[in-house]
Amino acid sequence: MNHSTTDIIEVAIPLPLDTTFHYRVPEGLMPRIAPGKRVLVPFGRRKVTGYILGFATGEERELREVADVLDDAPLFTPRELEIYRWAAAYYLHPLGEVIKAALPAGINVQSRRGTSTDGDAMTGGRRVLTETVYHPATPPPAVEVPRGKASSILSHIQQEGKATAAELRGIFADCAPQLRRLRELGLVVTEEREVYRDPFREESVTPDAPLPLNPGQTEARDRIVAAIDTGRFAPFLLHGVTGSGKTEVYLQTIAHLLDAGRTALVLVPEIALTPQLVNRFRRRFRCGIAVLHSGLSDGERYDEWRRIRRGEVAIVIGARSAIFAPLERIGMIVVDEEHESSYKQSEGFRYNARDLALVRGKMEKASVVLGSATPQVTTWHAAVTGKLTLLSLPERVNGLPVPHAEIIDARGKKADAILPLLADATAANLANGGQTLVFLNRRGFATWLTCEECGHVLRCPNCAVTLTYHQRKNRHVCHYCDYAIPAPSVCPDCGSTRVTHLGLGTEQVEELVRERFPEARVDRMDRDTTRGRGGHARILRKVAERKTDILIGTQMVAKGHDFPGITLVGIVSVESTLNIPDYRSAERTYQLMTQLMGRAGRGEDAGRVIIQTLNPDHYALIHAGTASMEEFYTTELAFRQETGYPPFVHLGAIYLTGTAASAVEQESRRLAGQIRTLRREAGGHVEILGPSPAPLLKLRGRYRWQFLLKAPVRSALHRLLARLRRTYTPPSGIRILIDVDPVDLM
DNA sequence: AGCACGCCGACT
DNA sequence: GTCGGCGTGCTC
Repeated sequence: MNHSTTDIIEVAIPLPLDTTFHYRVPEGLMPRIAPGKRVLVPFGRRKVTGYILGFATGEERELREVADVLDDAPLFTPRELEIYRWAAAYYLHPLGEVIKAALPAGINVQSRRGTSTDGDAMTGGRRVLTETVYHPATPPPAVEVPRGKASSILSHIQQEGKATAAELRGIFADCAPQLRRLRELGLVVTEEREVYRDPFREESVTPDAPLPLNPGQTEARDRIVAAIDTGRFAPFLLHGVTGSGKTEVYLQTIAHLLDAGRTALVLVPEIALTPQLVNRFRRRFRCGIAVLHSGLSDGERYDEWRRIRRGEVAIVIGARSAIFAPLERIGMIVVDEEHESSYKQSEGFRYNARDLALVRGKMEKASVVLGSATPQVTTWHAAVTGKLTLLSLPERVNGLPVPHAEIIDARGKKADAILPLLADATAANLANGGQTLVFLNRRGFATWLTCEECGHVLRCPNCAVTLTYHQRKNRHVCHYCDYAIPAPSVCPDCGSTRVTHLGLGTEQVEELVRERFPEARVDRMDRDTTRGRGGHARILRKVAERKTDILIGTQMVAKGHDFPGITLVGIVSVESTLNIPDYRSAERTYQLMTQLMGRAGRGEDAGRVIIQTLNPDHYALIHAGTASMEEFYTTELAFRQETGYPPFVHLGAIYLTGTAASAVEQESRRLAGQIRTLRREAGGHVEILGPSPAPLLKLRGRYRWQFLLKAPVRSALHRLLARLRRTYTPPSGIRILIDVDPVDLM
């Protein structure tokens, strides 16, 4: 027995402060103190919520006292604190804010200055919902039973043994007065029971059984199962083309680990994808399943979180923040579609759930399965160098081959949105009763200027992105920095007068398609047409019911949804993805093309894919088009090695932001000096790529100056960034953001 | 992040 | 003479 704990606790506070704080615990609160609970503590003139990290000793200074303990039970375990600490140190973010981000939203209380805090603050956070359950009194008191409705209600309760207020309301409609009467007479007794808001409770599902596996799936399942049985950390890349049955591998692996008394955490990139997947899990498993994503209300999310905390679920499915789910005995973490950029949080606490999955998996001695048809280039590299075990699912479960794409050279062609080959294919497909998917990556009417003679594309001199034509102003505008020039009539590069607008938006293409195929039923799916609840579902349902012949869409048609009747995919333009000045633009293009090709021919034939492009020789298109996956990764890795980009170097980003352009620019010079000094101290192994791609970007009304740092080893770069965080304080009005692990460099 | 302290311009 | 601008400094 150890009674040597002190009355001093260490507390993390969710404010942008890099230190933790110490408080004295008054004797009366001492029994309630435990690491993982929240406390209300005086902080300057106000009171704030803090998180108890543990006990501390030997503090010289006079300490202030804890005002209250806000929880009856700890919110996080020592093991969870370990991952919070790791994330705080790695992402250079205050521990208190990391903990706040890891816990369900809205449980924190803060008071203004002064001492009074209302009752809500004391109980801490979201309301726990309860329902009233009525039981018959045993033995029944010797009173006269009321007649009429009250009598029928009483006999119902006696018959059932118990009934909730909601059930009784369902049968007897308004029955509150009768129930009150019965209770007053002592004929029924009541009990308050906690209920969870369950977003899926109402839907019933029909159970299913494990599907037969093909040899690839069997091997993948067996190797993951074997790894789980060793009880050690084991990371995998599960590489499988669209339709190769990755989900079935997850399901059967999870079935195994549930039998062994362990649990599973499944991360998915998009909220829109969760219902489908959750239903598949609910059909298969009878254990508790919790769902965590940003589409839930704070109350629902809090309830799901409490079910996990109490050990009532064995499977958690959720978006990136679910990596912090309070699940214990984790046997496997799945990161589905691991290449998706939505795993990266790019505001506030900038973490990457895909990377944290590997860290948490290591801490929990779990298997981590990164699943993707088009993994990140860095992930692929990790797999081929043996840091991850590569598991491949080469075949589609329906046995159909992945189609090859026909690439059409659009250079020098009439500035026609849809070239004859694609138009003819569409007409033929329409005549055969097939559905056609027309993809282009630009909404609205926006276009850009290109020269038909030399292929020159009008770009922003600062940002290198293509300028967008705004018809009303007759100017070309940069969407990043607001640079604008009047529309030129000759090519600024070669002087040719054959300049033309290319890169039509979805709206224009829709118009063109309707003109060209007046008999076809045409629909459009982009951010404009899917706005609001159910927008997605409405369009997808029409496609599934074959009420749409031609679907025109952006990015979002490439992700996740099954379009079983699509037999032709026409890619009208890939240029906007290819032209993004980011070292990952080839990777992104390859991923997008591959996903789109996976959309074709899931029905009765293998389908046809046509890509029309100004870059017919680009390796990302050629390798995607011929499904030579390994060749793409090999080519891309060679290119990365040559140009010095990840995985061969590590990157970090530092952003200065402010509302005044001149102040940001001026401060960037001081910061550049500071970085150079730190770089010398660090031994010069960190290269400053300088502001890239643009010196000064304007984003949502704020100016941003961006430095990109490059280093051959991560530790040198991380050391520099950590020192910068400690030593550099920006002047007022300017904020500094450090991204240890930048994914989006734009 | 708040919230205070602190030192300079237009008002009862 | 004060009210209030936001610069800078601190919070166990």
